[in-house]
Amino acid sequence: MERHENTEQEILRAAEQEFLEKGFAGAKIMSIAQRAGVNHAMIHYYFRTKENLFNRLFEEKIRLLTTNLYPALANTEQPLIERIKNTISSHFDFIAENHNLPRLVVNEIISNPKRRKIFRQKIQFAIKTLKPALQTELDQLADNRQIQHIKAEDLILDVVSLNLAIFILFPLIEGVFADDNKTFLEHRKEENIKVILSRLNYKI
Amino acid sequence: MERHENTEQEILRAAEQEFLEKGFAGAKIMSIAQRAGVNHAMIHYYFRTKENLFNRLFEEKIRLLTTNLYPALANTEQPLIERIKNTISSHFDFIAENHNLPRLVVNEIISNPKRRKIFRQKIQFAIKTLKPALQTELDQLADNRQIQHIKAEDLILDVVSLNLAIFILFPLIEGVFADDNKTFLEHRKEENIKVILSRLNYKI
DNA sequence: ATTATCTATAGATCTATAGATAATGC
DNA sequence: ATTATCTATAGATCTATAGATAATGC
Repeated sequence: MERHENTEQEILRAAEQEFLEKGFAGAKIMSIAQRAGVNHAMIHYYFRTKENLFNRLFEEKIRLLTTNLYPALANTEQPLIERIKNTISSHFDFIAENHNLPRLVVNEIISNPKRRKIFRQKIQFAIKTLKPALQTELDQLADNRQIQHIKAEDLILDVVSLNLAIFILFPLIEGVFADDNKTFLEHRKEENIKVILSRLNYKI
Repeated sequence: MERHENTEQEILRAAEQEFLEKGFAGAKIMSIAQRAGVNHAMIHYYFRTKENLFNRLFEEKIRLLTTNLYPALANTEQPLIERIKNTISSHFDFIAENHNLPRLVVNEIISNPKRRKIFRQKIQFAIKTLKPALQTELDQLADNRQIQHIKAEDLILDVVSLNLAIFILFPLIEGVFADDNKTFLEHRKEENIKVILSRLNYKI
């Protein structure tokens, strides 16, 4: 009988890998057990069901996703343009560190109406917290002819779209546009910032 | 014994729906048979295996995806900016009509190395056909100070990212930003065009 | 005679649990 | 005594096929 210091943590770590790679349906209890180096019965002992284990991890990840956009934007000591730059950059870096997460979230939310409902409420809340102050600032700059007028939600969607898509596309285009992946992604991060600043019509 | 005029076509139609909704692993032979209104043994009779059936449909879809970007761009009678506008618009409309396709392609290509290799070759070929002429035109306009300098591959990725992401995000944000989905998507299409033209620094 | 459809079932794969066994803490 | 681990197995779900049966075309 093999004894681990922390079987529960090992299972969580292994399950996170497995679910991110293969999604809920594709992930197998046996495979998670193997990755964790424990008997598969242990997974049921600690988490009862596959769904329990998944939800535990999924909710934590959703929390990260929905709270990640504001911090860089909220630091009102810098001018808005600087904060937008930083937000794009840190959002890009966050997705880079969790490059399988967007695909997992989209897939599982589509195939599970309960998860979809919860997620949409969180998004709705995040937008409601973010939008009014941002829109006020954007309108102010637009009135001063410093930027072009834009709706806050369009700006948010433009940023999220550009940052998200490159990582969703990455497995399909890896090696097509550049030999070195790291250089390629760094370049794309700069390009995304450039695109957004151009949209705002801000002259660098 | 129920007799259909075209069992094979019914199966293909039903399988396309099922695979697009649930992916390869999530799709079930029994469920496809039910949608098609045929006995499940018929699916094996006509296509032998689930994988055969899937590949048949998948390859056709990939062909559509990789050939969809150029036609609007190739019509050299119009000025480049007009053609770029039209390309963004028709690319957007194509994804709108096949809104589940990008997710399916990404998922299946990630989980299947053989498909990944084939797909990457097709992308590589499509880019090679598209890029040189486009880059020449872009450089020309940039030299005339009509647009800002940009690499052809960055322009392509910007367009594809913006158009793709909104449909991948759609199930997550449906109803969050607007009540009417059709109006919302029309608005986003215009926004995407505006973003790209701003990036090119083209004054409308 | 050939082609299409149906029934029944084999066999693989997975999740989950019962019950036995070993380790740990008091 | 309680907690953790393992073995064995039930039971559900799926793909695939063999073999019987019905319809169609010559």
